[in-house]
Amino acid sequence: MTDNNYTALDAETFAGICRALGHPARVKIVSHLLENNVCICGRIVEILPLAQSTVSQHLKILKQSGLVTGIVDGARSCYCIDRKLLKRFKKMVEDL
Amino acid sequence: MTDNNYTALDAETFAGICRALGHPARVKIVSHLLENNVCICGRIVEILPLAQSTVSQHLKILKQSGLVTGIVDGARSCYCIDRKLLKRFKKMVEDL
DNA sequence: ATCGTATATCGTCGATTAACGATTAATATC
DNA sequence: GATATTAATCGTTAATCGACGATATACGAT
Repeated sequence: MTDNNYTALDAETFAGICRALGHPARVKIVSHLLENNVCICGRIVEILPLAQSTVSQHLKILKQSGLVTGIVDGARSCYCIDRKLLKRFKKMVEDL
Repeated sequence: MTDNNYTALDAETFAGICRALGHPARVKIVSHLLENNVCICGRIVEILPLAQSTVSQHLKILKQSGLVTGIVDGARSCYCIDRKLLKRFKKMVEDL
């Protein structure tokens, strides 16, 4: 069995990613992360017209879906896209 | 300005389609519709382990997203995918 | 006109979501 | 060590979701 990076996502994971993308704010976060590769929470708060706590919540949902990963960088939190999972997700949408 | 069928979806529409796909039952409905081109409500009820009213609700959500269209055929309701919108959605995911 | 079938809608219930402000925890800086 | 900065978590509230059974509507057949 070869590891081709394209193992089909199970329905739950797929629906989970869709649900995570099912909010305009989260779509914007993902777009921004893709454009800038990485981004700290505070910068995202600046961009969106939402309270810091709300943004933090959206980031949590995105992390739970697996699409976004976050690492702590001092007092900051640095987020970025899991490109491998995104690739699998794209493939799954393509194959719909 | 040429009509290339690939006009970008606005964030709301995109998030709306994602939200519609954000439930396993609705993913299954969409997959089934894609495989069979068209399908009446009753057949979908047979396939899913859900009450008829629940399935009808899921179909309503899919219709509201625009991804699925339904026409009345006598006493039946016949559903199918809006392939043009699906194409635009796929393109938008691809371009993520 | 009545009866059966197919589907949509209504009403309800518990669970989840989205938003916020307030608080807490962790790290820098002075 | 005190104090700011950054971000996560808590608690609350209103709204929405997901499921169901019951009911209503619409059509086809008798």
